[in-house]
Amino acid sequence: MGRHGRNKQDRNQGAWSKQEDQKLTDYIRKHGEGCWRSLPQAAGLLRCGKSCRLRWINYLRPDLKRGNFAEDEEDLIIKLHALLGNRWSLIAGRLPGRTDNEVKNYWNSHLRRKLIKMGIDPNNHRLRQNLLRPHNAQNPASASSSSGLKTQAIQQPTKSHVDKEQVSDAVSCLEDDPCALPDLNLDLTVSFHSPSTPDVEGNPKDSRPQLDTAPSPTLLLFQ
DNA sequence: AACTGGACCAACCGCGACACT
DNA sequence: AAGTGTCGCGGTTGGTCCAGT
Repeated sequence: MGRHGRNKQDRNQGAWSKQEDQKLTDYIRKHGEGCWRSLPQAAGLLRCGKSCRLRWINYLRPDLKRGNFAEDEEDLIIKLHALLGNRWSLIAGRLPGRTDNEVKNYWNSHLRRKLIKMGIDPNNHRLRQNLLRPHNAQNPASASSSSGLKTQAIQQPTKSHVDKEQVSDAVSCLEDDPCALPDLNLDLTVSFHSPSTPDVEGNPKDSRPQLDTAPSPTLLLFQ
């Protein structure tokens, strides 16, 4: 199992008990987050640090919102996903009180299906051509009108080709616009670096393998 | 009432990147 | 510069719940 291998004999696994939650919460309240490696022993937990971190971030953190996603949150996730791809932590970062895991699960269980139902490919947020009726095939932007949603064409970024500065700037534009929510009449036009442009932050996550083959397709977003 | 399949969600796993030595 | 430890992220899995039959 490699570096993260666990010894199942002396490690709890599976669902967390209330006592474990309490121990973890108490410890973090006292000592703060961080040092996940040594936390379990210090807190008296038979878990690996990774598991503790996950439990805290996804479930125990006091600022978590929990509960159903609001419609504007849904819309924002869809837009951000179109912008960022499966970069759940970045998307969750724009949704106060939501975790990447929560957003990811919600996407996979609700939003993906929703888009598919609407005839939109959830991977690239484009209308699936085979679902277009002949009369609107030339004007894809009108194809989703049956859902009551309008579509908007923007430049589709390639996955992993969005550095945090750009994301921040782009999304900040959304937030700066007082009209952006709840109507979410958002203009997500973003400029992207050319491949030769160095990353502003040198952020490692942004140097992941890139899907540069996408020829800046038209992207469909809801309004 | 019992069974079944799908949906949902918490948790786990593997990998990549950074920090430190 | 190379090796090692730690952390964070995204993908996947498995258990539970619930609606439909």
